[in-house]
Amino acid sequence: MATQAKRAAKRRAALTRERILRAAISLADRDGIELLSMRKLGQKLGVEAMSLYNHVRNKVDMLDGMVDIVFGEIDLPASGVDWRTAMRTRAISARRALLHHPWAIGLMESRATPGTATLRHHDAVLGSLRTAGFSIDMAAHAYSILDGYIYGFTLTELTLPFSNSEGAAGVAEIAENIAKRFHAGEYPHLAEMAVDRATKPAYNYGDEFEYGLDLILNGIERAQDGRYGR
Amino acid sequence: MATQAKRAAKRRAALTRERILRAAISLADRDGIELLSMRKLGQKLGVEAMSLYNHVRNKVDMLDGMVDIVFGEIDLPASGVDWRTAMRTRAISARRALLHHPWAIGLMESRATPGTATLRHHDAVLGSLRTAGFSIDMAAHAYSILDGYIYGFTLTELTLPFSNSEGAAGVAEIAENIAKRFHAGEYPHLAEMAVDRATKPAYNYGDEFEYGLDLILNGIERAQDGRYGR
DNA sequence: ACCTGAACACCGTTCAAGT
DNA sequence: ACCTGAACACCGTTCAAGT
Repeated sequence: MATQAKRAAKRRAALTRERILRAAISLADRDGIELLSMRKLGQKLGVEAMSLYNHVRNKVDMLDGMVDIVFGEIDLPASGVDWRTAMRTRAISARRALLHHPWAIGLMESRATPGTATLRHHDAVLGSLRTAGFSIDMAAHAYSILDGYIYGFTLTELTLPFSNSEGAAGVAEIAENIAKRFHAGEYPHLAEMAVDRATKPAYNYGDEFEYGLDLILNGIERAQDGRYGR
Repeated sequence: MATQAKRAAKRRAALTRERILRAAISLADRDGIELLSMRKLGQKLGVEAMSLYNHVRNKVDMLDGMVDIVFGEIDLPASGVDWRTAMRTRAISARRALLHHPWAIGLMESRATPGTATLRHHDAVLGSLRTAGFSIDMAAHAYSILDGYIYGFTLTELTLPFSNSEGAAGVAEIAENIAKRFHAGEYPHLAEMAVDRATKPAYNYGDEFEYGLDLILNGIERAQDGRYGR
């Protein structure tokens, strides 16, 4: 037992699936998912790449695990609160998690083998809607619309030129470059939008998110109240 | 000129940027974007991988070009038609293009250097809304919501277990597998949803798309009419 | 049980050399 | 002007060998 402890101390820290996933996430957060390699990850953990395969089936399995951790970071819809508040809070929490882990956006809904946090999350969302009296069909509708919006909006937010949080100077610069490319009004409406954004330095894309979110929640509420249609 | 023609005939067909992009798209459609390599693409075109670099700056530039072609396949909003019809038609056309080119979804909004078809498309959408009397802010809201929904919904549609168009048997099988994983009601609402989907063999996710789309269009229309809020 | 070195079958891209 | 062969610096993963 003494020699065993000594040997354990010699290694920096025991390699575990959990430790590997955490390190992989922080590497992906910093450098992007396309720069995450098993070799670089091993290096960061002070170990050969091949050691990782003792704790992780392969890279896909590792990505599954990473995504499940991100799902775990999204607040579950609180029970005992009306569905609209629950959905609104969850949506904002999901967007925050995705902004922290941009590499995850395209991966969240594309896992062949979802983890336990993922399943728990989906179950809780459906549960919140069903408990509030939504039919199965209506719960499916609402979930589709909300998640579609959350993932799509955040993806766009992270990548669209005049939406990044690069500060006013950055936005203005980008808008100027875009404007230059529009030789003599070839894209007049894009140019107009770019100029408008450039002149509003404090433009906050988060407000845009909540505007759309509330619009969608209003629509769902109206449909749920049987006032669907116009 | 005779020898030149002979030499040209010897090669299968002149390598052009256009031909490269078309071949790359069909390869990505068939095998997925992660299996698209410059070497395989060269092979398909009967040429060494390195020849591609005479017509394409690098792989990122090639992806830019591929995405621009997909944008070109989306119907522009017709002019002379009310904005709601124009947006609805465009959304359905965009979804169809994305279903044909699933690899494109995560790439459409993330190009640092958008191509001409991309710019033309964005300009036409904004133009349709502005012409209909939308303020710049409201046009930005509407575009954010719609595109967020289109990309997010289609991403989910392509990857969620109980949404694929694998036929009834496939859906039932998947639902059964999911149900098995829920040891004794650990995820009751997910199980309920899976069973419900399995018993509706003709479940069509496209209907779900249009339901959400109309809900969003209703919301935008109401906001535009100054009847926003509840 | 866990870690490793060598190996295999791949990548994207550069560059000098060919025609 | 366009294509190529060889090379460089990488990948994920397997496997036998070590402890």
